[in-house]
Amino acid sequence: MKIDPNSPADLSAQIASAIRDAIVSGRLIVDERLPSEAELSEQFEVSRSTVREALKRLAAQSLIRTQRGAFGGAFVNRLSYEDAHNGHITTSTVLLGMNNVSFDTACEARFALERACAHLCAERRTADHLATMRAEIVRQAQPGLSDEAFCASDVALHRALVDGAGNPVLSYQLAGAVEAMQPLMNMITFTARDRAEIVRLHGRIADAAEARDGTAVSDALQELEGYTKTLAQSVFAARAKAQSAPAGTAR
Amino acid sequence: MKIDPNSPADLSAQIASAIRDAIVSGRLIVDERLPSEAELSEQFEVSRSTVREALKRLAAQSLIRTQRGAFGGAFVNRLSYEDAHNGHITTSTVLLGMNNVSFDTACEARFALERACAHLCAERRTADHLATMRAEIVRQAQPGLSDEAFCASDVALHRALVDGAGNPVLSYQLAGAVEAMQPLMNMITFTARDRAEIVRLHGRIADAAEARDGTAVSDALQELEGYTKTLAQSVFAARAKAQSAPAGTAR
DNA sequence: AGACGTTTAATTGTCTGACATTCCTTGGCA
DNA sequence: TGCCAAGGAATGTCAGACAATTAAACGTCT
Repeated sequence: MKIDPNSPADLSAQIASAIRDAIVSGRLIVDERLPSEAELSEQFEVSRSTVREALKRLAAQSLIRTQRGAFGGAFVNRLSYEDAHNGHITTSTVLLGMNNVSFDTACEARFALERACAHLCAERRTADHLATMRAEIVRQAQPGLSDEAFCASDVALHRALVDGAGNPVLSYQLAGAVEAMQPLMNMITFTARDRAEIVRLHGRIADAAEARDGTAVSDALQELEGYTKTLAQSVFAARAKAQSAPAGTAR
Repeated sequence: MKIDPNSPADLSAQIASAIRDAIVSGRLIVDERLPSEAELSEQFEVSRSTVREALKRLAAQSLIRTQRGAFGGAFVNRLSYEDAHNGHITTSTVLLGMNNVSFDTACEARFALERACAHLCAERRTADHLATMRAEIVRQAQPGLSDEAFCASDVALHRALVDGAGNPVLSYQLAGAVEAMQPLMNMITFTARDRAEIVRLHGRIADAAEARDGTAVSDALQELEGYTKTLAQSVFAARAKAQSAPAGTAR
């Protein structure tokens, strides 16, 4: 592993890149201990601070973990589904927030992905998954629920649907998409009438999952997508109208 | 933004976390300049090195970029689809490589996700997307192609299919899944007979996309998934047999 | 006045050396 | 044997210095 001191790129970035390649390609295996910071600084012929900055970059990606004390050091980290999942949510959230992604585009992507596991979920869901979905539906029908709590429950329900497919790789990919949509959903105020319709469609999803009818799950999701889009449209339209109305009508 | 010097967590991790929260929640907006390292070290009451380690963590996630010189500093970075995409591929690749994910599980997830954009692609694909797919199919039929090049072309074709859905959020999510599968696919040696069958199925996908028949695209993907799985199974079985055979037969 | 080079100041990148903190190992002692 | 203290190795943090870079401000010449 070599670096180029004359490259315009930061030395710490180059070092991080070199070590990252070694991890991704499998030359460094899980739980293997990297050389100590002092040894690395000798190998790369840089100071210890530079090595440390490189290691922090890798730690930020959960590729290594560090341990203090004797026989401590930096170890190649086994990337857990949970870590990958959390990173994915952060990235997706920032991506949606920063790139003026329209509600429709995000919504379309989210439901397209979710339908991808409709059939698998219908086939493999356990009683547990179904119970979770039913419980969230009951919660969503309670009148006093705040919009945030309603959205959180919505996420939990869809999460159960995704997990029901019994494929952790799929769960990792999808849960990121579903949860990253939450900030956008939180921007919508749900009237009692809206909630009743959503709960009804959630009920259809649960019924279809119970009956192990994948196509019905998919169809219900499709309808939910349509309803969510029109709902968002009307909320945004109403908000735009309030904006242009005389001052004093705004809160 | 405050940190706790008595927490067991590293100060640099706490600082990175605080700034990350500010970015994700929108309190820091795109292209906004963070205080200089010297100012941050005053605000948080830590040394400049500690601040730098925190900033490197954020840079590793493409959340900030730094610029040297007068009026330089750290700026909130607009996360591009490309950056997000590359990070996603790295994470997915490591995740699959480190967690003993079976070929079947990864394959199932990949095709389930890809089918999610079958209908959208059929509806929206441009002549360009179709041309890319056809070109890759021609390439795949060439006899001299190495296994690596064959797999790369495979990725390019599926990438075109995904992009054909015309939803950048979907592309970001899916391309990660498709490309992360490549190392697993690369482990398979494709015989001429296998390739012919794959090329045939790719042709069916392209035909269906050309006819704007989403269901046909989905069906062809389903068949491709089945074939890929049985192919992998036979390759792995043959390899296991070679393993247990007397030494000398292995390369 | 305008074009063009020079200086200057601000900022990140790197290095050095020191000390604090953590934690496993080792060895002594009851 | 069991417990406790010392040692040592590693990361975490700090302070201060210098190098490299860059854009703005300034001067000078035409």
